[in-house]
Amino acid sequence: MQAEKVTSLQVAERAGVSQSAVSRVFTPGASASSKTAEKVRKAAAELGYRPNMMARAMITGKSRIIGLVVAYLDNQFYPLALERLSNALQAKGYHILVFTANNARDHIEGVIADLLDYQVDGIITASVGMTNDLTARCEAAGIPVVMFNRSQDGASIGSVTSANIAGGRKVAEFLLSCGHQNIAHISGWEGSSTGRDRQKGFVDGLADAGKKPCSVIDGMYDRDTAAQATRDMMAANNKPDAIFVGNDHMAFAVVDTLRHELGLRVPEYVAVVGYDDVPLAAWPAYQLTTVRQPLNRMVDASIDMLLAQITQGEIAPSRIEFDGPLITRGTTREPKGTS
Amino acid sequence: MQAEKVTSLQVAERAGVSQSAVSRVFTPGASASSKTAEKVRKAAAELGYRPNMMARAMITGKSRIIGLVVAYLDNQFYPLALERLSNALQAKGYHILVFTANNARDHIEGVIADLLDYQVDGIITASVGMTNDLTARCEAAGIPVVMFNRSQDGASIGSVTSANIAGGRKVAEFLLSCGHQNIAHISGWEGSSTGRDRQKGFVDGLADAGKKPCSVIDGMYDRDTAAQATRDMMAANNKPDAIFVGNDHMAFAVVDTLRHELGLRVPEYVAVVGYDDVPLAAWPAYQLTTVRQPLNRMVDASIDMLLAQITQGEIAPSRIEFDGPLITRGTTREPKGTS
DNA sequence: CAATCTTTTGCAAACGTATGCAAGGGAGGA
DNA sequence: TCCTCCCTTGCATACGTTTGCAAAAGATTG
Repeated sequence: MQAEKVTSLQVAERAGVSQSAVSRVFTPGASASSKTAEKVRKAAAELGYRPNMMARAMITGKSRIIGLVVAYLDNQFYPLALERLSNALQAKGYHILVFTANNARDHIEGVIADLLDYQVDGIITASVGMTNDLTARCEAAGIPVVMFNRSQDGASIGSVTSANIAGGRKVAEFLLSCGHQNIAHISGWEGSSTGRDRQKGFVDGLADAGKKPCSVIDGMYDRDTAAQATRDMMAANNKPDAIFVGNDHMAFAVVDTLRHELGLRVPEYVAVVGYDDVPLAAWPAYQLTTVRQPLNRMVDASIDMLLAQITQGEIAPSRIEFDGPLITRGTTREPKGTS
Repeated sequence: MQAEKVTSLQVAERAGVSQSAVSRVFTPGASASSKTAEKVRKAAAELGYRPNMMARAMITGKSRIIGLVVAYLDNQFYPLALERLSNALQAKGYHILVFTANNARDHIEGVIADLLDYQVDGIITASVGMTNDLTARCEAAGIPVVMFNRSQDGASIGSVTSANIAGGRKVAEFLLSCGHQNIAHISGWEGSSTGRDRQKGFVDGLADAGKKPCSVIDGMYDRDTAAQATRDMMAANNKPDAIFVGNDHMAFAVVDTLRHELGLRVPEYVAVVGYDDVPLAAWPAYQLTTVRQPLNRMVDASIDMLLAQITQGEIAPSRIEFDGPLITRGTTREPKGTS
């Protein structure tokens, strides 16, 4: 608790130069002779000086902080995204300030307000919807926003997702090729673009074959809700022989419920397909067939887009989609042709 | 990109008061008459003013930012801790700045340096070891540190853990009571206090019954390492009939390997016990017997300790341990007496 | 060596807020 | 009515940096 702050002024005195000189030595683009640079670095090292980011942020207007708004971290996809985002940003000299938003609409409102206070250079939202009102506020404040794994219909806001419609369609085609007749869907939250798109692609895919899902229930991205949906579906008259689930997190609950609660064999009695391909999907206990979201590429694209807007003031936020392959594993049967 | 910053000065002009008045209205403890407060709030609302945290941080020296250093997020325990920490801190007006540290020693060094630049009010380290040198640097900078789920031997540094030694002992006693004869241990990383303590309690517990673990391998908190350890153990001459694994994350890999790769029944042929009780442990696919770490209480205690140090300058960082119960589930047999 | 150009350096003014100090104002008591 | 006390308010300064500007110092050329 003793040696409180050491300022650039103290370093300057010790090095026998002006405070500006010290500043310039620690500012990448500034001009300073190697002679003074050395003197300054020496003095700084002796005093243990490090530039104060807050003061720097205030004057430059750039905090090198990215606000990350995230709702739930129990879906393994998001912690991994967070980790990757943080690593990549850290490598570029940025850091992540976390804002947890428990998904109530007005709560998000408050979170964004908080966010603006911190002078963040940019915002990444993960697993959370933005109202057009909010994006407008951020735009007014001049803060770039990128939505990760969500997109927004009419908004002029950057977003990075996988090709969810195409993905949903892939699942439909695959399940049909396996010979399934009654295919149900436990969707991602229908309030989310991701949930809607996957559902749309899936329904379209079935429609192309002249079929319709035998049942569609909103699983709300929640284990319990998905489990209950599973029970309801299997208690109905026309039970599905395959279920496409809106993400892996729910799919695990579906598989668990089928196998351990209802005593039904997967995939023999019911096939299950998820979405995301989180690591857990590949673990032997599940071996979940699922559509892979290319996490690394999504993360890189998000960062590139955000940083482009920040550094080059580029005001052309685009909507990027990455195609993801269907990974077939043990929760589905072999396609008909293959034997 | 238009309406850039709106400052307290502009609000002051519009409200017809001084800039100080505006500041005082937005500063909780300051004195302002309800009359001016109202005028100011009105003007602020019209202009969309919000106090600039950076400027505030610079003058007060308090950023209301807590640095969180975290290594890996693939063990479900840490994302959950992060979520809880963020929620609780957010409720108290603090926020979390994330620093990912890929556990190389010198890398941590750099991370802490980064951390100090940001004038964080406090630091929480999760799943990462601190050298005494580092804690000294933080102390010199006057920044309180709390280690979450780790402790440090000789250091005068706050830490919050579960009672790992007692927990390890509980596991030993329980497995003995089930009648196991050859008990092995795949430990948490032996470079971590948590790993060492659990191992120590476990070995002590066995020793009290005059026994020794039939094998001990460091699992490094890593799935692959733990899986390989499992293979090695089951290929050895005296195979274990029970394995205590240093955390749940590895225990899942152990169970997977036993069941799906080696085709051995759990718990009939080998029993498995984990540590943490992450949500996944309770899922039907695993039903893992494990020692619960009381996450919520650990989080609350960490925050209380850190905030006490921050606000009251309390320089008595303590070492808090919470007892955690053994949760018996399906990866272990019934104790002998119970039938 | 003088003249020109380039680089380095110090000065001082910001950035947006909090806060000590002294002055102003209203309420209450005698 | 006057004095005292306390609550408000404005002024001015400080926080630790960056950066435009102009002067100084090197570097380059003929």
